[in-house]
Amino acid sequence: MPGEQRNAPRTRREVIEAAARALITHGPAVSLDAVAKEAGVSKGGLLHHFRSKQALIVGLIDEWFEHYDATVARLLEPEDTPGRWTRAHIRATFEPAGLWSHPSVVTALLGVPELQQRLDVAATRWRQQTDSDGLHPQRADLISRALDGVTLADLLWRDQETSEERAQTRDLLLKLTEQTGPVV
Amino acid sequence: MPGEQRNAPRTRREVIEAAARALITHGPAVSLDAVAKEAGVSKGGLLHHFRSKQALIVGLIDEWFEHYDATVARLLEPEDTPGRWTRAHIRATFEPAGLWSHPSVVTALLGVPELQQRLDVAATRWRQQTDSDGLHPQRADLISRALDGVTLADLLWRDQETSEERAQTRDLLLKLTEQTGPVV
DNA sequence: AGTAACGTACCGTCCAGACGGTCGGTTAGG
DNA sequence: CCTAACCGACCGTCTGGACGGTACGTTACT
Repeated sequence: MPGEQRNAPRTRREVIEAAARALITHGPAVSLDAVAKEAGVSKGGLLHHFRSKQALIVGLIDEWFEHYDATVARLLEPEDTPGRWTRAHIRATFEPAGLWSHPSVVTALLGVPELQQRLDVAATRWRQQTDSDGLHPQRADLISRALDGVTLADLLWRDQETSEERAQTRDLLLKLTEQTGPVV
Repeated sequence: MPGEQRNAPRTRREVIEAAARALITHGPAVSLDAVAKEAGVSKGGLLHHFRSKQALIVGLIDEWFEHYDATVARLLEPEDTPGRWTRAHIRATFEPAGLWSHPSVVTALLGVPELQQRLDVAATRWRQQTDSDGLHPQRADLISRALDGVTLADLLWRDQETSEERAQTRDLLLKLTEQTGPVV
């Protein structure tokens, strides 16, 4: 069975996903033991791929950013109209949340210093995408903040909101990208 | 010296503030020892006021909500005009951040299960305040999300934003409360 | 008023257990 | 046969919190 054979990148990915699952079930302070068990690998094997617990969490962070950027790219409209980057970010934010956007996972990520640097890099990239997007800066800023708020609400008030309310918020934000002047 | 004498509520408050300071300096996983030292109390004394580490964090959470609500009340306009509750929340969100809104502190709070319940209660209260505030629901929702986003940005991108940009965002949100129809 | 009795605030020590990480060994692949 | 993937036992450290004790404040009774 070829899938069972040794395969470093595959094992790496499986460990990362197992870490996310273990974080959700065991809380933000999971032991490496629990993660290893969840991944079907020994603790030594886990530490072969990630030299420390921090390294493992950083792996999770990188995976998360990769996934988000891929989602934005996938949702980008082909025609080059004003606000297309912003709209892609809006759609990406409202995509069904994966394993990553769970409170326990986020808590674990927050505990690691490297997060700040990755966030800065990502923020700069995202800002570049939306800055030359043809929207009024004030408008772009309002939408960005609202998107951050949606993300936070997903974390803090899960399932407090119906899918209709969600869709309404998304449509409002999308509509806001169809005008280019100042909001007020 | 009367201030030095035994005084349970005073000690309790001092321990809570010390916990916040210790969280900031020692990170989200401070030991009770460190908190006790910071508060100028023995570990045994600390555990007399808070029966467990969780109980201490819950104390922090309650203090935080109390403080926020007091701030909103302080910033409430006397005249009963449409959008006054929303404006108070906007001003409260943009108040200079205290000890509480530090990443390490928030990370610690996120780790405790009781947070969810307190958040639900607070969210309901805040929703009641803004629901009968005379603004169009869509408008109120947009502003709420943007405020959440500002809070998140404070945590993740501290000092990435100039005070002018901050003020502009605040003024935009305040202006949005001065119309009562739908946004688009 | 004096004091005994009692409850509460606070102290300092101790320990069981958990956890991160190391290391020598073993197996598979090229 | 050599390197990389992987195992599993082991160790040193740290921490939460239990516990037995002390000192202070307050009430009750004389």
